This record gives sequence, C-alpha cells and structure tokens, in this order.
Amino acid sequence: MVSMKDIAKKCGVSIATVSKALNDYSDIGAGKREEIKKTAKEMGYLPNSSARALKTKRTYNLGILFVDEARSGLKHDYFSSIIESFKVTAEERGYDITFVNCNMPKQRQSYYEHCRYRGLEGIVIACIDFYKPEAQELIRSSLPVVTIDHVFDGRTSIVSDNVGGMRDLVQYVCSRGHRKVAYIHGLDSSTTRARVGSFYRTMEEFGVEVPEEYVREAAYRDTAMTEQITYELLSLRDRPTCILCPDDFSALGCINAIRERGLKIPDDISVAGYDGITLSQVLEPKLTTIRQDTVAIGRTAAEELIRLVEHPKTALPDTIVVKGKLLPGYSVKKL
Amino acid sequence: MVSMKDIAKKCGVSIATVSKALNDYSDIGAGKREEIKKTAKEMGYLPNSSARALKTKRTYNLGILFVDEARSGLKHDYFSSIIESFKVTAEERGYDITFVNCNMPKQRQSYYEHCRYRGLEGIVIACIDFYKPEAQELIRSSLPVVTIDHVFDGRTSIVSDNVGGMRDLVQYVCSRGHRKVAYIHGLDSSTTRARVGSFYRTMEEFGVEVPEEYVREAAYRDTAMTEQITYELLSLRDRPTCILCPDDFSALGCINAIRERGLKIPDDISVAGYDGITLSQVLEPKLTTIRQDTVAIGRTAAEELIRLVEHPKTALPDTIVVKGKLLPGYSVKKL
DNA sequence: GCCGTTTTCTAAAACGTTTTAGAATATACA
DNA sequence: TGTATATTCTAAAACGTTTTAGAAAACGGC
Repeated sequence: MVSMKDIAKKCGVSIATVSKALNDYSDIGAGKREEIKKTAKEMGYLPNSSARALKTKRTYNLGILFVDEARSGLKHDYFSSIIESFKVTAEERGYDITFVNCNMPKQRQSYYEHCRYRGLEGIVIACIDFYKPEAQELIRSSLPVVTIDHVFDGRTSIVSDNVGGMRDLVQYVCSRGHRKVAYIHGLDSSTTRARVGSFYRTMEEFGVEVPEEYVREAAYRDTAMTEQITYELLSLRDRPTCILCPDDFSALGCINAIRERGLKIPDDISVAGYDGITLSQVLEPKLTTIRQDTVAIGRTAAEELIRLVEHPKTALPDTIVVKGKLLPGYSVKKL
Repeated sequence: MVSMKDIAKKCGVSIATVSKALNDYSDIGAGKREEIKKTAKEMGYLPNSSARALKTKRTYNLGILFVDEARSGLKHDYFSSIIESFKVTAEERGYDITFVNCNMPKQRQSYYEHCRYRGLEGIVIACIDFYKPEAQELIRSSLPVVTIDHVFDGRTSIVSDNVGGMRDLVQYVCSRGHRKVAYIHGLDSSTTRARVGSFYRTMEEFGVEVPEEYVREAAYRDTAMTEQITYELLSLRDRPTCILCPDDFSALGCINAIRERGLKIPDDISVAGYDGITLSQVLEPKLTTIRQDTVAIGRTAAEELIRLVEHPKTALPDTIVVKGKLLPGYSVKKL
C-alpha cells in the first residue's frame, strides 16, 4: 500500500507537505499542491482511515442497532425501509454505516463496549427490546444515540405519529358510517399503547363506546393469530362491521379468515391495516391503511444523529414526530 | 479514554507488558497477567480498533455491497434474508459488517477505493448491476470477493440452484397433470436465464413443446406487469392451465387478475411462484413455490469470504450451488 | 541593504497499539 | 559455584496519519 511517505519521497518533499497538500491547506503553494495530488493519484494512493481515525479521533462511522426478538430483523419491511433511508442520508453526509454486533462469540462485548471499540460516533437504535440491560447501558451512555419509535428521557427519538395515524384511520372508518369497529392491536409497546389510546379516544369522539370483546391482542405480523381472532370476532352475536389489524401483513390473516367464512371484503365486512407497505396496495381490494413515512423517519434520524455528533453542545435532545398518511384503499365500505 | 499507557502507569509496568498480558502472551507471569487484566477492567479499558488495525493491518471488517437499481435494496425479502444470515455468521466469526458506501458526496470514491480506504477485508456483492464499470473494478480487484447469484470467472460465488429449483417446480406441475404451462419470467439476468432454460428443458422431458405465447417477461416483483400479462394469457384461445410467476410477490398480480376474471385458484387455473418468502405461505391458497435457502446462501457466503480472507493461499475460488426446496402449497390443482 | 511580513515548507511529536530484540532475573544442571 | 537455559519483563520502533511550532526563503518598503 502506498502511503504519504512514498509520495513525499517521490516528490522530494516532507510528509507534512504531502498531508497538507492533499488536504488543501493554504500553506502549500499551488504548484506543489497540484504536483503532489497528481503523483498521489498516479501512485494509486488512498488514505488509511485507521491512521486518520487514530489521529483525529473521528471515524465517520455510525452504528445501527437493529435486531428484534424474532431474528427477522431485516425482513421487517417497515424497519428495513427506515434503515435504507437512514443509510442514504448518512452516506450523503459522509458517514459510513456499521451494524452494531450482537452475535459476537468469545469475550462477548456489550453493545456499548462494541461501539466504543469500533469508534462508532453515534448509534441509531430501532426494533429492539429497549429494556434489555444491554440496551439500557447503551442508551444511558455518553454516546450520541437516536432511538426510533421509542422515547427516552433526555435522548433524541424519532417516532411515527401513531396517535395521529390511528386518529385519521378511525375518523375515516367512522366517517364511512362504521360504529362497530373492532381493533386487533399489537403486543404491548409504546407504539401499541399510543395507537390503542388514540383508537379509544377517537371512537369516543364519535360517541361510540367500544365493547371489550372488540379489542383484542395479536403479535405484529402474526397472521395465524389475527386469523384465529377474526374467526372469534365473526362469531360474536353482535359482529363488528370493520376490523382494524395490527399491521398490513397480519391483515392477511384477517382477510383469509373472512373469506373462509364466505364473506366479501368490503361488502360484508371491512378491514384496515397499518404501515402502508407495498403489499397493502397490491392486495385486492387495496387495503385501507396508514402509510408510515419511513423515508422521513430514516432521513430525520440520520440528520439528528449527525447533528448530535457534530454539534454536541447545541444539539438538544428532542422527540420528533413524523406524520403518516391515510391510504384510503377500498377495503372499508361506505355504509 | 483510558489507554494501555494508563494501565501501565497504574500497574507500574511497561506498555508492552500490558499489551502482552491482555493478549495472553506466554511471556507474562500469571500473577501479573491477572493483575493487569483486573485493573484494565476496573479502569474501563477498551482497546482501540483503529490503532490495532493500523498496526496489525487487520480490521475484522467485511463489506457488503448491496443496492439495486430500484433503490429498494433492503426491501427485497430474498436479499435481506441473505444479508441477515450473512451477518449472523460473520459476527459469530468475529467480523463486523459495514455497508459499502454508494452515495458519497464530494470527491466521490469508487466502490473499490472506498473498500480500501475503510480497510474492508472482504466484500460480499449481491443484488447489484454487476456490469457497471464500478462494480467490475471491485470484482476484478485483488480484494477477496464473494458474489451472490452471479458467477464471475476466478471468483467465488454462491448461487441459488435455479436450474434444479425450476426443474422441481415444473416436474411437480407436470406430475399433477398440467401440460399447458405458461411462464412469466423475470427480466434478463443469469438467474432468469437459468430458470428459463430449465423450464424449457424440463417441459421437453415431459414431451411438451411450449407455445411461444406462453412465455412472457415481467420485471421481478412488478405486480402490475404480471397482472396485465395474466389478462392476456387468460384471453388466449388455448388458455394455459397453470401460470408460473417470476417470484412470489409478483404472483399477487397474477392472482388478482385471475380473480378479477371470476376464476378460482386452483380450481379453474393454477399458479406458482418462486422464492418461498413468508408471504407465499400466508396467501390463500398457499402458494406453490420454490423456497430458496437464504439462510444457507448467506451463511455459505460468509464462510467462503472469511476463508478467502484468512487463507488466501489455499482458498480456491469456486461456485457453490445452494439447493432450494419445493413448497407444494395448494395453488396447483391435480388435473 | 536592512527590517518586517508574508509565503512556503519541514521536523517532530502524537494518536494507541503490536512486536522484535534483547535485558534482567530466576531456575536447573553439572 | 559457575554456566546454560528458562522465565519474565522492557525499550523502542513501527503502523500512517495530523498538527504545532518554527525555519527558511521570498518579498516589499524605505
């Protein structure tokens, strides 16, 4: 590997001069600068990021901690879209992205230790069990951290507008005349709590008291559970006219159950999802859902994290809410 | 940040001794070693990977180049599953994963340059336009490279068994009595060519000549195109009894078109996909498809890449074919 | 021709490790 | 007891940068 020393020798100058020339210091004469740059290119010189990092204490490397219990981390459309957007923005700003290791073998380092070891300058955390001690250690650490869809006191977090999203969805459903609305919500999490709360409140605004048996729980993306629960909802004496699902994917289970019973969507019963992933708009009928703005979430997360890294003094921690958008689709009938 | 120097001072030994103690050199007395390790832990010491990399020329960092034209890189279930598996294996072997940057701003580095700069020890390439000059530069470089689903002379590649997979699928379809089988295949690529070739050959083994109008082309995952083409296939005087789709997701377009025409799957017409993503087994009816073994592909890619990195002499480049598995589902009727 | 500036360059230290070569001490053997 | 051999430790160089402090040269003004 050709280093600055080689260039210095070839150009008959000192290493310092090479460094300054390549970094456009005003110190160096224009002629010499160009000559050095030229021979650097000719010799195929590339800077060594390790050496640079060692000296400057800047790695321009961000970490991304992203693993869910189900080991389906990257398969989850919603989160992988966010990551993709985060990556694009970070790279445009000159940062690389490294996964925070979670499967290390011997001498197991904690998340935090691993981040320090690798010199990651900031971490974005998503889709993880935020209450694991290891996660807490990282979140409580002095490293710049941005969390997604989970708020921590004194830290920056980007959250999808679950309250507003669910409000819009319920308002749409109610405005189409539905009053008997069932909600199969996800397992307990801050996201779920926000949506459930917003569901109840908005229904109340429409003067509707939701019967207890209309509100059920199923794991996100678990079609088998939504299918089973849908059967039970359909068997109620007072059957709902519309079923809200935890997310678009699990809505498939609901849809299957409905069709299995020989009912038509939306003629006999209405269905809505949440997320607005590609799938939802390809189903027949198009699913009524809330599109979460994954691009904005990812981009904002990157911008905020980089702000924390580059201006630790002035960057105030904050909770940023990213609005979603109703995709009306055709799965909710006008009564 | 506490460094070896601090530990050395505290323990009253030299830096060299600290280094050796922490790295379990036989040089250091057992007592001293434990004492040093203990105070290192107490002081919250963490090694500095940049310094270590600078000295040892080993970063234990692998790159992953993964971006498709549609910018939907991480959304593609098949590839993101592979990545996930690659990541798990690499991390177990002590390597971290960094994305090879493709959105750098000024002084744009090529993929190759970026890999060198970051000291990535090996690169896995997937889901990219392999013929871009920039990709070629990387593939032809001296860096250890493993490609996925694309074979390059003299390089290691992991490919899904498209020939065998399509053979199994066609054999299954034919064994259920189908002879009029249409195939909507993906856009031209080595993967597509393998599948199309295998399709024709296997049909031939069953003594069937496939009419030209049965073989159509649609972009992968493009439901609008498969939908349109399915309409056309259904309008043929001699309509096929089974339609093979480019992949599971795009099969949705096909299914929608069929239902729109008032036909039932599989009673009136049969459908099959390819990939075996979660979605396929959640559709009603369960989709007949080939499950590509993304876990094995990712794991093998990591193992081979690490082999190339650690044993450059003895690691021969090779093409490794990973078998898939037929998921019969219920979308192909027995005639 | 002298002095003060400006411009252009360099020496050398530093970042935090690893590692080589060798020093110092302890141990074994005769 | 003296010598050969292990054992345990250290000094110092090296990895490839960046940066500080200052040297040398060129320039202007008088």
